[in-house]
Amino acid sequence: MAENAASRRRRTKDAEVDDLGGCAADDQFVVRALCRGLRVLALFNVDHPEWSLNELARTTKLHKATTYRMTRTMEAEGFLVFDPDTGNYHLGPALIPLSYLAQTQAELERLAKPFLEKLARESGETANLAIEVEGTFIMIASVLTAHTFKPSLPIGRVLTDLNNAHAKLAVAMKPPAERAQFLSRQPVAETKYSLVDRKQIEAELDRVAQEGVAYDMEEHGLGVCSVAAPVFGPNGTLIATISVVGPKERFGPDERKRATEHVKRIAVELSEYLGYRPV
Amino acid sequence: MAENAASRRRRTKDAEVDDLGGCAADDQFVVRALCRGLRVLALFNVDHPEWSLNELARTTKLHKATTYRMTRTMEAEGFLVFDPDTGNYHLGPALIPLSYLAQTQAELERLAKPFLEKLARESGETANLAIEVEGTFIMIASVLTAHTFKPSLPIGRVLTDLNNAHAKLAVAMKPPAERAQFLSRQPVAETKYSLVDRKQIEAELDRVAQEGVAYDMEEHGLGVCSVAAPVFGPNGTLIATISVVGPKERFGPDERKRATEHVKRIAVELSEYLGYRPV
DNA sequence: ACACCTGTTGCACTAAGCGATACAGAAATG
DNA sequence: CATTTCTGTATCGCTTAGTGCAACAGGTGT
Repeated sequence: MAENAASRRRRTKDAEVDDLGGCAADDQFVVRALCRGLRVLALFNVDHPEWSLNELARTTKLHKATTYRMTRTMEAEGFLVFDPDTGNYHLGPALIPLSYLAQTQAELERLAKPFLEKLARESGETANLAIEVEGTFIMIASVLTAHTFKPSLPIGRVLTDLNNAHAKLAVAMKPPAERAQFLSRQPVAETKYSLVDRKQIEAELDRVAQEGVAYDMEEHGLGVCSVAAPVFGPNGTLIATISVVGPKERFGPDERKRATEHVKRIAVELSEYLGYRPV
Repeated sequence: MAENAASRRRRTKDAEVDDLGGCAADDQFVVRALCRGLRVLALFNVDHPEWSLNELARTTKLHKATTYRMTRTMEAEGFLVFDPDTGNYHLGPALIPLSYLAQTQAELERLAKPFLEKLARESGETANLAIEVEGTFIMIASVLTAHTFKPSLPIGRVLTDLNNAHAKLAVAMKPPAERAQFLSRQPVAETKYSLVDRKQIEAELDRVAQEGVAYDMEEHGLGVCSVAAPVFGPNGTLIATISVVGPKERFGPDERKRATEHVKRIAVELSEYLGYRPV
């Protein structure tokens, strides 16, 4: 099944809008009309959920008549809905099923995979991705490397305490009320390095929130260290955390600094790939 | 702003796929290429999250070469991603921002509004829509009618107990564990008709779950009755509940039966509009 | 009354998208 | 191991289908 398709270009991110009618993104194998229509559609987001015809035409630099046909087509297909009261277009029902799929764990994992691979490759350590679901943190993807010392955290592993970089990071970024809720749980001392003092933990979370990076220095398991950075969604909410895990032997000050830079950079790249636009 | 656009067709649901290449859904103002592309895109959903080129071509009855160009275009625009390992296409990152928007309260409200209006018109009573958020039920849309007796439940009103049709319905459809969690809350007797006996409540919920309709016979407020029916999303999960509210004078056996039929029918229509496909 | 917004059409030109056909590599067939 | 049959990819004329222009219609504001 892989066939010669395996030789397919795995696009990085070149894609920069070329103003004039041309849509020849990278191949000549693009159908212009579809391309233009999709560009119109892609303008809709939480920050700008409704558009008038002229707005669309103006910002896409397409002819008004052309844009009109696009919107009518998308309307006919249920991708857009025209609101006669306001004269604006909104997303239509056809996008609901797609949105349910897009927000699936599996889809996030798929989209994130290449970035995890890159992270693992560049850092030389295991890369992980975790999401929060109802107050717990679940490892949903992991990419190992050549010198993986041990399988660290298995996929599907549920993290309920704060002895790991993923949970620390996510909890640190929450509003005070929710953070307090987490802190009300009894801390578990998994290793002798685990933080148990409430004050100490709070200080650590403050540091994490400020720096935007969380560390796990053998707090979850002896000899195991990690760094985690946040992945944001289109509306700026935290949708996942990614980390690099390694043995303490390869987590000295210098290596730790390098790992931190790697994780942070990839987290930003992934966030942007997923539609996050920093303010 | 409303202008002549106000005279725009408010489509009902005619849209039936016309097999042959033609995409002339209802106007001549459709761009065929875009239309076809969207139809390809719309095939992706939770039940069938990945498609191969030939699958797409086959089920859309488009030429393989055409489909190829479509997928390549959508890939270039980030709407699809080709996985070289499996040889299948998946949804791409461009859909993430859209999906975040599509799952907004505001968008649901927009899409549901016409249905609520229809429900209010046909039943002659006030129509409401509520969603659940973290264990409570919030009224997010309401359409009044000529003989609205009083403003019933205001928009934004939070319902925490089971003395209303929305909460009853939603709780009744939950798995036993979650239902039990709700039942552990102390019941509040808002009126003399409120159910307070645990056994009685359970029996009522069982009935609701079986019939797929919940009633509120003056349990929340004296003289106020209502019927609620469930709205399902693409993956079959409950995403909202809609209801009809009226004074007890207009809620005799016959009227109640008619109202029930109205609510149920509109609930089904809205569910299907939102992508729910009944098994 | 005007100018200036909207969204909506009709029409003629031509490039853009189409389908047939062919090809390469992988996998399943025997 | 040859055969068949999948898969995705590429080429190339034909003609249709999509485009841009320019005009139109109804609303708003001044």
